[in-house]
Amino acid sequence: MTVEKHSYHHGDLRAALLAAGESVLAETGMEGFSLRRVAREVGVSHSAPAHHFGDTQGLLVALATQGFRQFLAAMQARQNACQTQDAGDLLVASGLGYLDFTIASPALFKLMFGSDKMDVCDPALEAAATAAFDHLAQDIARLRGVSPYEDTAAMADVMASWSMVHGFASLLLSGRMHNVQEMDQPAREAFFRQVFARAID
Amino acid sequence: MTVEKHSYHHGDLRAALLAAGESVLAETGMEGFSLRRVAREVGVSHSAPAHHFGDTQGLLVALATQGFRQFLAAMQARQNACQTQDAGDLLVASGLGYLDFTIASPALFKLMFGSDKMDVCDPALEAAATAAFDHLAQDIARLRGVSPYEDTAAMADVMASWSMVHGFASLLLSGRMHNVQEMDQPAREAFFRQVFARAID
DNA sequence: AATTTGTCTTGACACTGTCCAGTTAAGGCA
DNA sequence: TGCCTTAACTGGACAGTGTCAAGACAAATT
Repeated sequence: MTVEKHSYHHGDLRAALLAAGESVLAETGMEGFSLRRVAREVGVSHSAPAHHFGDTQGLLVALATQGFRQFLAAMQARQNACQTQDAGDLLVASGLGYLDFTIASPALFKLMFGSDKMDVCDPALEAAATAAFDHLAQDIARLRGVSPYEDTAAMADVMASWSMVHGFASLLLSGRMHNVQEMDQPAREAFFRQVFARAID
Repeated sequence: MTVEKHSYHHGDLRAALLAAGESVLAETGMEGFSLRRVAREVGVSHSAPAHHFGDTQGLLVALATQGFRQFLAAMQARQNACQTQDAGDLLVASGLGYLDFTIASPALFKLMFGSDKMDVCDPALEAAATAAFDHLAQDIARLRGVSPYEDTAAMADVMASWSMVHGFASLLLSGRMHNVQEMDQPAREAFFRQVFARAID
């Protein structure tokens, strides 16, 4: 895993730190995350990351930004796997993609939405998050035939479906939805469809 | 604020630590929270808390437990302020109480639902969380005329309304619902009603 | 070939959580 | 009353953390 040959200059340290950061986050959660640890993982001095990300928050913001892109990709992947072009089905597919990402990368999800140490105003982060939001807004636009940005009722639909998936996913992660946690993947998916349907009709 | 007279034995250190912990959490969020700081706030040695709470997680779990009780109280308070006895109105009142608590104690809310460093299996925490959940289940039981524990459709209603409020509240805190954040309290409340209504009908 | 620039290292500081051995006071028991 | 067991709290130590400053190194530029 770790490379043995060390030239003084790493070559692509920034990318390596991002990758290591993501894997540390995935393996140990925010609990075991530290700048020094990520540096160690890459085989580099403890304050090398500072040059690329400033401080811990800088690295976390970069990870969250990456996360939002994966997040969007997960929703698109589910839609691409969709047979029909029915607007309702496509929206549900987005919801399932939302859930996929949450379950696959719980720590990243918490970082993106739950963390205190997150500069919400970072432009790159903002852009990635907005792109994900816009995807959902488009789903609603297709369903309602109006842009949510021009129709308040459609915007309420966006907020409703977003809140619904997000709440479902968050509660699942928080460990407070015991009955759903016990389900296997297909059962959970069916139950989610049943719940999510309430958000839009 | 801080008491100057120190007898060796504090008297009610446990309660004092809980109070200080809550205020630190409210003022600085999870960011500025530390066992030593809470101890300092109370004017006590840095390792005094250990005797009452074991470790940091112990104090946090106790705070979250307290939080769930306040959380339930917030929902009940909104219901008590309710004029009608209409089941639908009472459910909405619970939702508004949910939001009240979230906005009043954002850090505590994040701790209760979002934190990694939380022993989800702690019996007292479990009990307090379940009590809050049961409150919502009762709202649905009143609305549907069936106990959600005996009717899967009603249980789906519970999950739907819970997910909806929770998602709405979480997204609001995460700073990613710009348009809603800009609203003043009555406008936000009206918009929430509009969104929340979709969860149940 | 010399110098500038960006990359990385090393060492330091203040802070954290947790452990451990000690000190102090309170409450039961004679 | 006096003793003594036990709970409450202290103080110091240790490893680990984030951040800062000064320096070492190599690549790019001139």
